[in-house]
Amino acid sequence: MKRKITLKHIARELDVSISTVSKALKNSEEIGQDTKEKIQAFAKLYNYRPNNIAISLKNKRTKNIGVIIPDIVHHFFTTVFRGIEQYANNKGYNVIVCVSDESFDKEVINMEMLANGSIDGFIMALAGETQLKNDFNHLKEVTEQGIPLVLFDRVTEDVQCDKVIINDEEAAYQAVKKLIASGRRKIALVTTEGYLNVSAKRAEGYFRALKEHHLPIDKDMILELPYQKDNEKKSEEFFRNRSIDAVLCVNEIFAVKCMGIVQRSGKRVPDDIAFIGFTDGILSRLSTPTLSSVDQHGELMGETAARMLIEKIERDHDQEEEEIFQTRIISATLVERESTLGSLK
Amino acid sequence: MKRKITLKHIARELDVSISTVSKALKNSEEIGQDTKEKIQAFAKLYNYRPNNIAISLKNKRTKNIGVIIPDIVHHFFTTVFRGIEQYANNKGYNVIVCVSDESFDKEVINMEMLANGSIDGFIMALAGETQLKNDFNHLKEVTEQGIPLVLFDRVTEDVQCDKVIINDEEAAYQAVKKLIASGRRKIALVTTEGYLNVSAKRAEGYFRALKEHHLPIDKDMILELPYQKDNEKKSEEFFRNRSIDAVLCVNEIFAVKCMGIVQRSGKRVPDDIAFIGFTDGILSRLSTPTLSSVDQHGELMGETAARMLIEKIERDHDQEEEEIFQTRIISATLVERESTLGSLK
DNA sequence: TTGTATGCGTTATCAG
DNA sequence: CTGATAACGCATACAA
Repeated sequence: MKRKITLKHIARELDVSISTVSKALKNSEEIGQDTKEKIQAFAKLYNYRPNNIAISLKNKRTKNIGVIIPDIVHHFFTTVFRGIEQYANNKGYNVIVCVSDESFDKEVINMEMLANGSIDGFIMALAGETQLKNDFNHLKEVTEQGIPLVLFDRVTEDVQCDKVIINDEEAAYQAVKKLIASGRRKIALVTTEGYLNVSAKRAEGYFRALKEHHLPIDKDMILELPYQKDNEKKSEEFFRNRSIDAVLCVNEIFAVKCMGIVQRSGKRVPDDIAFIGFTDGILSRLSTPTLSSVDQHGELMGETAARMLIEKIERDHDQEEEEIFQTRIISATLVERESTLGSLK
Repeated sequence: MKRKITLKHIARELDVSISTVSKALKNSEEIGQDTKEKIQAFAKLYNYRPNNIAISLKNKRTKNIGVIIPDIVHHFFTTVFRGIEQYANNKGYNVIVCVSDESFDKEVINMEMLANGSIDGFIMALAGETQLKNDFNHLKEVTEQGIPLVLFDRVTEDVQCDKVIINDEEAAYQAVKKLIASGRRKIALVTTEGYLNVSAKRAEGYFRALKEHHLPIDKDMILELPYQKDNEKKSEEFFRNRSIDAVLCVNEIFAVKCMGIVQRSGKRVPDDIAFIGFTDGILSRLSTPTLSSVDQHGELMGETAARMLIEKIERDHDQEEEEIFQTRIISATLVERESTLGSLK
């Protein structure tokens, strides 16, 4: 077992000082040609690599960024993560991921753990519980310490930092308009229980489109589903007892589940009912029929967040100018597939 | 902006030495009660937290583990990652993820980056390219340096280390037996192009079941699909020109795609053709019909890998006993759903 | 009971 | 051209 070699080993072996070795390996002009060559050759032979931890301690920069997301199995977050990871890696940063599991406590613990020197900045989407509690002190503490923070998707106005979101309201509005244009009039909304934040904005877009076309807004046409658990019965009951010709769902899972229920009850998609979901993932592409879906461009979102964060990290050290926080809005786009094909009647 | 406070700050402020502060905060018996209280109160007031980096440098342990996977958007890897993250976090470890993107070069670069002190051990699944190249020097270097390594799912016999895999051959065998027991005789296999390793083992199980029941093994009944790209035409052609009454697919994406193709061509699942896939993910649960699928227990796999790794990390430092490497085999289980309901004829 | 010195691996400054 | 020294933040063996 050949342990990692350090500057000290090289110095001792070659009978020079540590600082000479350090400089020689950086190809410093100060060092004589022959000494440099000798040292570089030795270093290469023993495959010397500087120790990241020591460099971090010295530079007070870790080249790590911390990502805290509510759930890694969720396709949207996975996609965002991919965007982050790719961009960050290109820039020489590594990514430490923590999953909050929608729990406030875990989010706090994870943040504190990472904030003590492990990372140069955070990218995160708030846990559901955090949004409910409306307690953002852990975020504020971090920013007050001067650690850059970028929020994406699940954001809050209570914290001053960079943000990346999509135009949820507008995207939902456009989706519903599309449904109306194809002759649908009885349009239901399937959303999350106690729908917050993102879901709420999508609901607003839904309402706006209905209003604009003088269609009635009926709370009875809104189905609220628990976030992670199954609730087939509630959904079945909903569709059984209502006359519905189109549905907007706040995610693709709800959409695909509801399409299944509706089809099993003998109705046809899109002939009898059209469906549009959010999150254009693998489910949308592979369901039968394929699902029209709002693409949230997760990868772009992640890349954008990473770019904003790294800019801030690398600027931070230069000058202490007035902090400017930006909110980037990414335009969602509707991907039309079979579930909205053709007009009604 | 209140910067992070250090032992030195506290020492200066309270006019004591750094080591006194250090000991006081560890509640050492050496320090006088009153000094301890004074120091602890001050530390709490200013929310002192030890710097992770400094501790890492001192202890030569980072409490980070590195995970390198080919793809984070793939459901199976995501699930494994979740198992790793949960277990590691419980044990006080953070997880740094790098995505190799199936590329040999990226895998090497990522490993080298992390191996220079950033992590205490690796968990990884080999990139497709790495398996093709059969070049594992980067893995060997790491293990030679004494960095613990656990491989999962995509493993190789060329590297001496801990491994976690599932009984792919047996699972495929059982799946095909089940198909045969329900009266199916013309059973196709859909696998990855140049099917390696995992896919190869599943193919072996498929062959074994056929042989055991004296069914013909026909290369023409095997469809090879590119890993990530679409190839609808090839699949359509395959199913159009063959008489098939059951299909085993090496992943759920292939299965769902093929079910779609078959259904669009007018055949019925499972009445005319039964389907079984691997990777029991969201697609299997939400496709129409729902897909019978081999559950690889990704989360358990991740947890197991993390447990093995952390055990090794924490033992490593004790004694220099003879290294023992284990291979844990996780039993896959077939989850039966609509796509295999009932017998043929 | 408290403080000093040393080291973890590296870099930067300054002296020789 | 080369080397000694200090510093990053912390822990600890050893003095006082």
